[in-house]
Amino acid sequence: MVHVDDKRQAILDATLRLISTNGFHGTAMSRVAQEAGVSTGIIYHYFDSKDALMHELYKEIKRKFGHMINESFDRTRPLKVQIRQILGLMIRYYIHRPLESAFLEQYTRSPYYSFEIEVETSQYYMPLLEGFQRGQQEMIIKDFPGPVIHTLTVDVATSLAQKHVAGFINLTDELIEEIIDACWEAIRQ
Amino acid sequence: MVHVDDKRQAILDATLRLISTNGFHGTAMSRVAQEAGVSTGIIYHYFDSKDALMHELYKEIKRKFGHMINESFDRTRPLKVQIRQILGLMIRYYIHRPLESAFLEQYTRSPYYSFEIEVETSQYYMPLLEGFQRGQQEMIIKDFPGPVIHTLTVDVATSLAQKHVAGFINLTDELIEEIIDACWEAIRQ
Amino acid sequence: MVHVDDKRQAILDATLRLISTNGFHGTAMSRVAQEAGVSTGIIYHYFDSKDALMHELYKEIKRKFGHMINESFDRTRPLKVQIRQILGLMIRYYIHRPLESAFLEQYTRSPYYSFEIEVETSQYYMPLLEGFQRGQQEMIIKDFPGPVIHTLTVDVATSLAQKHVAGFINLTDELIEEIIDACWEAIRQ
Amino acid sequence: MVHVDDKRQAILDATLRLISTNGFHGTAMSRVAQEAGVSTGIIYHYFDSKDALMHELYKEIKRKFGHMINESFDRTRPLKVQIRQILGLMIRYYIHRPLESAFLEQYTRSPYYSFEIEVETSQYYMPLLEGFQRGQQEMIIKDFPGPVIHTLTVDVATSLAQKHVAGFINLTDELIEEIIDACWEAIRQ
DNA sequence: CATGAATGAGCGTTCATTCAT
DNA sequence: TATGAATGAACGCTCATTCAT
Repeated sequence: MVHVDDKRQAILDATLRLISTNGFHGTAMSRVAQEAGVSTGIIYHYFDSKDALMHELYKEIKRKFGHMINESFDRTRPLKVQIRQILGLMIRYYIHRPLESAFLEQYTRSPYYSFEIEVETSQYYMPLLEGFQRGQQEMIIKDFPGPVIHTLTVDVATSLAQKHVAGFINLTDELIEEIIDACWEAIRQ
Repeated sequence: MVHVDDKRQAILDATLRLISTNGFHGTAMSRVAQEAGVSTGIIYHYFDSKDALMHELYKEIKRKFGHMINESFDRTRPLKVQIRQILGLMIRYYIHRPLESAFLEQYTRSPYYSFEIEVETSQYYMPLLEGFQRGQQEMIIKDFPGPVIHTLTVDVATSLAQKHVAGFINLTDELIEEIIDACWEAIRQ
Repeated sequence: MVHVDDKRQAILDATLRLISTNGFHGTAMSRVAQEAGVSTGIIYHYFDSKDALMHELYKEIKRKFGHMINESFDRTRPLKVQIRQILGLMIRYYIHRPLESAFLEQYTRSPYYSFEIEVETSQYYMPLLEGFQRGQQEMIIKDFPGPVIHTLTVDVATSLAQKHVAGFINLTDELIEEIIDACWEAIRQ
Repeated sequence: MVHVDDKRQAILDATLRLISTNGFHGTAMSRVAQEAGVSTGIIYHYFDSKDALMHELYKEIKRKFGHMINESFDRTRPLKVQIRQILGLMIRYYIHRPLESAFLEQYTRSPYYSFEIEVETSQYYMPLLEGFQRGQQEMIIKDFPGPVIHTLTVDVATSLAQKHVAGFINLTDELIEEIIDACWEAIRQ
């Protein structure tokens, strides 16, 4: 069983590595197999199709991200501090995970992405969403629809992480702090 | 000559329509030809390859966007007003051009996108970049690297336009004004 | 031993069910295993290959058919009556066994089928063949080569059974009797 | 245009040759292309899919057969003579076209075959069907449903042609005449 | 300039068969 | 005996690109 999960994980890892560099179209299943050190056929034992593999990978990344957020919450601090903390965690999380970041950027802008998949994965980072909602109830942050808040925070974080990785910018700790400030200013009331 | 440009433009238009719906991978050159009402072969008279066609389309969209920005600048107004104006123009521009918006989202997140292409196209919206730079010199907006400013403004605009088009949000005039405020708060000093 | 034969039989039964519906190509070994409630691997304990499985199934069906014929012979009746009896038995046998009938139709028309396999299986319905031969010796039926007689009787029976099963015709008892007459007229001297 | 049809025909011819020897499953599209002296891709320019290619081939064969029947009818002769003529024409036609015969045997017994395709192709040999119908109206041949008549004549003819080609029997002119007699006895009233 | 038939490498996927357990 | 994960060759099919016309 351990071995089984190992192989499944190896496929997901290989996919992540290849997609982030070559994109969906540029990543053949045979290359995934090669990179994962398995045969082509076995991928279809763990995943129904290439599409399903992509969906699973997306969910996996979202799940891990949500888990990190969930673990890092310091619920004893004031909400404002919490939200600023989250912003920082997000940006740093994705900066340190350039592959995940590149994948998300592509996936969420591709025809793969759908409302259904988003609803399904949103459970993974409920605490984050709830944090924003409580912020809105307490009139600390603006009364924007969820997707707008998402764009001004999560999307900004992944985008910047990508640009950092691609060498467009160099996100120093200092700069990150300033970006957190900027995001906070954008959404705070 | 006019006829030639017509055909070239028809190909670009057809590509835009198809890509925004089906993505790069989902858009065959033969489909582009069909949609444009031309033969497959002639596409290769106007464009070197599928990749080149994509690059040209990207440049075309950027050029038009830059032209619009350039035209809309009211240089007699204070810089702060100008910048807020630009933010509004951008968001509205992309909301009214869902196809272009969808294309940009995909293109700039794909392996097609490169530093070189960005440098090449940046000339088209120099006034926009110069506006930001002057804002930074006059210490009106934050001293962020260009790509960070870009993320907090242009990328936010295209992303929101996409979500609006996809039905995730409904960008009313009122909400757009509030988003302009938010972006301004993010970058202002 | 009983258990072993059970499993072997379960595999043959599952194969028959699947082939008659989906054809050779449409029937994967893994589906056979699933349908039979066994593992994929064990099939290769009982049968050398997919081809061998098909051959065995063919032989099995022929053997059972031959056994039925053998049992049903009323050797006290005149030969003419016997032969007409056989014709009726055959047609009714296959009508009531649409799966076997469908399999035979496909198998005997496919590249699987060979002279060798026919020689090997002909032993199973020797009484039938001998009945025809005696009929020829007694100049009751025509002096056709075996395969011609076979076509005019057995093949006609399986074909009609198939068409009945597929809904092309409705073989009532009355119609069956008339078809027996027809076949008899074809081969009788 | 001539060249186009040449290529289409070359593909159909190659398919016929390969299918009759190797069966549907044993005939890869790449082999068809090779045998026809064309590239793999071009097959899909003329036919939608492998299935479509098979259907077209079936229709082609039926059309030619129907054409031959149509040409050979001597409508001045008595119906009985006509029908016996037809039986002979059929058997001889298929004996001299072992490839077509082998293909038909496989096709009509495979999952490809459907009621719809039969209805569609039956137009090609209407004179044959009408001949049988008139025979029934004039009470010359038995009042069997169409498919039964078909089994006792057309199917018998293709089956025997196949057995002749496969070497199971040797259909001499004399034997063919006797088989025509047999078929006639089967269906005559 | 323009066509669209033609190419063939490469894709996603399947499946008969094997073998470590 | 029995399992089912694993293999990898082979399949049907697509499509960017070329080129004779």
